[in-house]
Amino acid sequence: MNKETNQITESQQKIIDAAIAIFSEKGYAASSTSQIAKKAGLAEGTIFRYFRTKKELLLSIVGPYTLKVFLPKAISDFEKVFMDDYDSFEDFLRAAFSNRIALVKKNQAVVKIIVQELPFHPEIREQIIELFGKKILPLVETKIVHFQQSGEIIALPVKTVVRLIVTPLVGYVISTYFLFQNTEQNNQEEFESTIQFIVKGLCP
Amino acid sequence: MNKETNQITESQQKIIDAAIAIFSEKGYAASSTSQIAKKAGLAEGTIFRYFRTKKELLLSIVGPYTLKVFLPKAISDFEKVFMDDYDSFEDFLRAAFSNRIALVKKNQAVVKIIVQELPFHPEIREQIIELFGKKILPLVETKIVHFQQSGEIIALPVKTVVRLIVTPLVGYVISTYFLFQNTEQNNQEEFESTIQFIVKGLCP
Amino acid sequence: MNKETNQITESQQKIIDAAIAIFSEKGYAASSTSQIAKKAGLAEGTIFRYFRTKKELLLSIVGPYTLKVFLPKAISDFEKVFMDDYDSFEDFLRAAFSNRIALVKKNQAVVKIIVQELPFHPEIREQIIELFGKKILPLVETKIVHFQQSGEIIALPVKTVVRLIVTPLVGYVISTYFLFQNTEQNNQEEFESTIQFIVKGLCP
Amino acid sequence: MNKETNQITESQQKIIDAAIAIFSEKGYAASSTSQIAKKAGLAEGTIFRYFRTKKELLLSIVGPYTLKVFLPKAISDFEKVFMDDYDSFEDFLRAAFSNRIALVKKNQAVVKIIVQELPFHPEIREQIIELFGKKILPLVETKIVHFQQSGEIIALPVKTVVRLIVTPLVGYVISTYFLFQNTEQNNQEEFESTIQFIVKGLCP
DNA sequence: GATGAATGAGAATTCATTCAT
DNA sequence: AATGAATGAATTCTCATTCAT
Repeated sequence: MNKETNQITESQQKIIDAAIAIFSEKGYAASSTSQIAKKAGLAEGTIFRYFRTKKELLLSIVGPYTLKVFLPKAISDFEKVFMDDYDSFEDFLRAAFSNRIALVKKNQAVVKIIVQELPFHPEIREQIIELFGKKILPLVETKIVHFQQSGEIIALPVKTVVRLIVTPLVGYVISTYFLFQNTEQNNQEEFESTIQFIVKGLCP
Repeated sequence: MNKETNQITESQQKIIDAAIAIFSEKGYAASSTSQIAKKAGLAEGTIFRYFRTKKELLLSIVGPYTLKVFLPKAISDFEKVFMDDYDSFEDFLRAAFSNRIALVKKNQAVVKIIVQELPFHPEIREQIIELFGKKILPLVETKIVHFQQSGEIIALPVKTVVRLIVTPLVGYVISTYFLFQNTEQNNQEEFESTIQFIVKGLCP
Repeated sequence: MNKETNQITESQQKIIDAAIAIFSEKGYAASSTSQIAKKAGLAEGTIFRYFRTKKELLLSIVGPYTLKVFLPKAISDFEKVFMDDYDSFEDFLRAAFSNRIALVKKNQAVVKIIVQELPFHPEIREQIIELFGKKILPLVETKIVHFQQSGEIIALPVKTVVRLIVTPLVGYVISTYFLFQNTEQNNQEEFESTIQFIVKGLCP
Repeated sequence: MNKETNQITESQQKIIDAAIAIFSEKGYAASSTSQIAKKAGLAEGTIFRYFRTKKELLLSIVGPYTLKVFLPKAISDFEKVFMDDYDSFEDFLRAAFSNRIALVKKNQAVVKIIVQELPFHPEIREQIIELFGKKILPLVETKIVHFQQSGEIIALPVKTVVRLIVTPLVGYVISTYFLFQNTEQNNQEEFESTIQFIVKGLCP
């Protein structure tokens, strides 16, 4: 950190970028700090000036940095979506997820690291629970209850509804951005089909 | 392998069981062969009598062994489902997935290893593509086309339909068996909701 | 440790010998495990099969091993001295210290390590306090009180007497065995002078 | 050094003070220059503006600096003692050591460093031999010979007498200032006992 | 004068793998 | 078949030292 600006040094950024690339390619445990240093174009010792341990480097990627510095705009965008009054559940879905997906696309590598390391690092789990469980989930649940009361969607337990909404979209993202390389138009069609599928699946 | 019988030795089985437990807990790269030997109650060197390298041990779990020794019954069960003529798409879905889920449940650890190591080992990817892409997917696709022609489900691209069917079910399995510990009854209800959701989402 | 015999392996002994030589020459902190391995004629990794950390290697030299395996005979010899009834304080002193000194001489290197590392390792301090404070000192004090009551030595606080006895002898050992290389005869004369000095210094 | 005045800069003094504190606490080899810089409230690099290497910093503490800047008054005090004509050996001893001990007490940390590093650094040994062997020892020996000729103390080899005088006093200092925390009165009594012990031990 | 980022050699430690028994 | 001692390359991390600012 630069003392004056409390911002990230150029070197620090290089290290983080290199670490993201390598962690996401090989997995945290199979990545070595020497590979990261090489990719960052710095000496290995330099990494440890900024991150006391390899683990701290991992947590700086999936932890405070990502979730508080890189995500807040994302979150505020998301909150805006929830403030607006949408005419229909379908419109809401489209609005809520189209920018979410762009976000994931832009940060594929970080998302991949988070998903991959989640099972092995309680610290990451806590970060994610903190973020999703306490910040995003309540917003989503409120909205769902609203649509259930207006009779637009079926009266299942909220958690179930959330799951039924989220999983097809996650499946869409994985198949589109991680597994196959499709044309943009193709993706658009797939996205539409997925939205339609959810809406029909949840209508009363 | 025992040369005479071409079967698995007791020691070999101990090693594989220990490896499954440890790989699934810590991930392949973060597991050490000495931990495995310890858990198996064998000497460090013994592992290497049966598996030339640590990687070969991994591949024996997610590769031939699992997919040819442990899965064949599973596959034949599955094939039976596809032979039968079900009255409705809904009945088919229920039949096809209820035993699939039992399978996953019984082999949580192996499934976890496969999912976790998939991105890092081309060999595993090939195994899975071989199995799913060439054995299971064609079966599923045939059946889907059948239901599309009978007008029971919507006329989207087959791959899309497969995705829309599979992802909610995968989401169900993950949330039920990996994330939360629910009562059996609860699980049953969730499973039903998921089936209903898919059927409604795909009806024309 | 050899499981059967609970004894020290040949390799383990080589490591300990090499470590004693190098620790005593350069001091613990300035010694590297690679130097020790080299001197022991073993691979560096081998050290860590027997001693989980460098510190554990140090403690195995100055700790249980030395003080329970190597010293007990020494201690029992010492205790014998205290059981015997000596005619005079002077005879007692001579008997008590002549074999003590032989012991130090034989284990110069280990003694050097203990003295040098004492200030930096609480664990070593505890070992020494345990040994001297609880086993040897009480014996010595009893004997001193005995000679004070018989009027043979002056009635100072026991701790003070112990100090006045021990320090000239320690000084003798240091100057004789660590600082200067003298002839054996010379040493014998110096030892005699030291004993006489203590006896006269403590007579009433 | 300040070129003009050939005196020690404020920063330099801070570094030396910090180094004394840390070297004496952890030992030279186990101390890091960054800890010293931190304790001195200076940047890591600043140390190396004044001392080309870590070793040079050590030698500046136990070498010229201490022995020429901090000790000269001490030495001249000491020399004064030797100029004076004391009535008895006992008075001489008391006079010679009472201020010596005050000196050690005031510079516990430096003394501790010297004693601890003596075995590992020939340079320090040379400094000490230079100082004691060539400056102090001759003075002491002359005085001892004087008291031997006057028949006040026993006719042992001078080196032996020096050892018999010095070791109880060193033992007194160690036990009093390094091992145990006693009351000032207690210390005074112990000092007296030690002097008496030496005088009696050396009387013909 | 002072800084502190950067370095790279070297430290302790781990671990898959080999091999004599 | 099984062992487990031994290996040495690789890994994470430390630290004295340099140098541009």
